[in-house]
Amino acid sequence: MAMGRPRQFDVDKALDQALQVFWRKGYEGASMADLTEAMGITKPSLYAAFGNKEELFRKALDRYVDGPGGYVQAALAKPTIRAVVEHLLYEAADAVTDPDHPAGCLAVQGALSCGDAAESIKQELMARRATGEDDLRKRFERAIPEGDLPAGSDAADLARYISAILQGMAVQAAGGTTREQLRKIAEMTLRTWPPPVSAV
Amino acid sequence: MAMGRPRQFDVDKALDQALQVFWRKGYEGASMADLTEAMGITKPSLYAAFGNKEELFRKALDRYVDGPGGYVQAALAKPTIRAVVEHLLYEAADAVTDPDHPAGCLAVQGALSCGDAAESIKQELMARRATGEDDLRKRFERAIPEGDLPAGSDAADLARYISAILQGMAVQAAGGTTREQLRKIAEMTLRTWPPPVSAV
DNA sequence: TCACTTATCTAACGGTTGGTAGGAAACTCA
DNA sequence: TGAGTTTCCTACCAACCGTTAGATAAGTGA
Repeated sequence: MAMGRPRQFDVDKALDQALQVFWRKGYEGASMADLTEAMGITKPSLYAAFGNKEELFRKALDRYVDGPGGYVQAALAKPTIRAVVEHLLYEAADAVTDPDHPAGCLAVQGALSCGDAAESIKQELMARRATGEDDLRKRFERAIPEGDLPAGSDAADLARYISAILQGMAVQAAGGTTREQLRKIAEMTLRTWPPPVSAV
Repeated sequence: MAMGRPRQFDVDKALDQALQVFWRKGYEGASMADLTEAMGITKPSLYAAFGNKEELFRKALDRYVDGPGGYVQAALAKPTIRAVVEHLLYEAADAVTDPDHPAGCLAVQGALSCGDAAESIKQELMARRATGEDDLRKRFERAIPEGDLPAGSDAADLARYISAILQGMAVQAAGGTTREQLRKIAEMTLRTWPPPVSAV
């Protein structure tokens, strides 16, 4: 097997560099010149290995979800709802302020609003955020009959509430808010979790 | 006075159109062609009237803060902290889902992350968000000796908490969350407001 | 060694970006 | 009417955008 000239760079390492650039500059703001420079390869090599800019972003996004964004899936596997929400909030506070990565969350700041050319990437990120929220909703839904959330809780509302706080923390981090400050937001959220079921 | 050929377009109306485009596509994603088309003027007219793209954005941003974003300052003037927070949350839910405007908040999605050319715009938006948060902090600070917030409350923490939720709602709106759904987030936040002072 | 395959590079592609020169048009004032 | 002032539009600029053609280099299998 393995015919032809062997690749002279590590695809995964290059992808990690691309991820860093997309994370910091967003899909639109990251130029091919930025990307190739960070990845240490030339443009034809990039196109041969990754397709085009859009495919490269999607691959970097997959890597993000499995790597720095992996805490979301990990949190969902916790045994109790309190543990799920606790991990979600605290791990998010850490993840969006990790000094080894750009501040914030790729799924939020990758293409929150953009020109026509990036529209499909924006849609992809919207879909990913929606999926994460839906996973959380399902986890909450399962907890209600188990008695792990108050009877009468609306799983979808609670999932949106937590998602909004996580996304707000990401925006805060992009604005320079520190890890300690974000942890206090997590703490305040947990101090009143779950919000009491509406009397209506 | 008023010498020379009179301007054939309404500067404020043109600025409103520019605002719409920036709001929907972000600073980077909005091209001069997008802008001139929406504003109904040619490029030289735009440059003569507004300077350049960056100045145009700043003027559109001012108009945003005084117009669709005016609810923030209005909320701060409410007599009690509960009224301040109530108005902030509910007016935000309405503002970021106003059918007459793009979904979301210009101060969040105008340039959350971007390329080098837009860096100063990103900084400007960060500063604006920080200022809004600081205004809220001051309002909270004033309320503590008045007994309108529990003794021992940390005004800065509370301001960050509310700001994060508002920004999270903006991201949610950009993702298609409806007004009714956002109002439930506001409701849940208020049901547990203010979060009890930490026992630490 | 020679054919085949794949990766590498330089150099360029057409299109779009933000921004302008230069002249015609439309107004005020004398 | 004519000088002065400002806006208008057409056409253009250099620089950059994402993308690729085409030649060369480096490996495998026979």
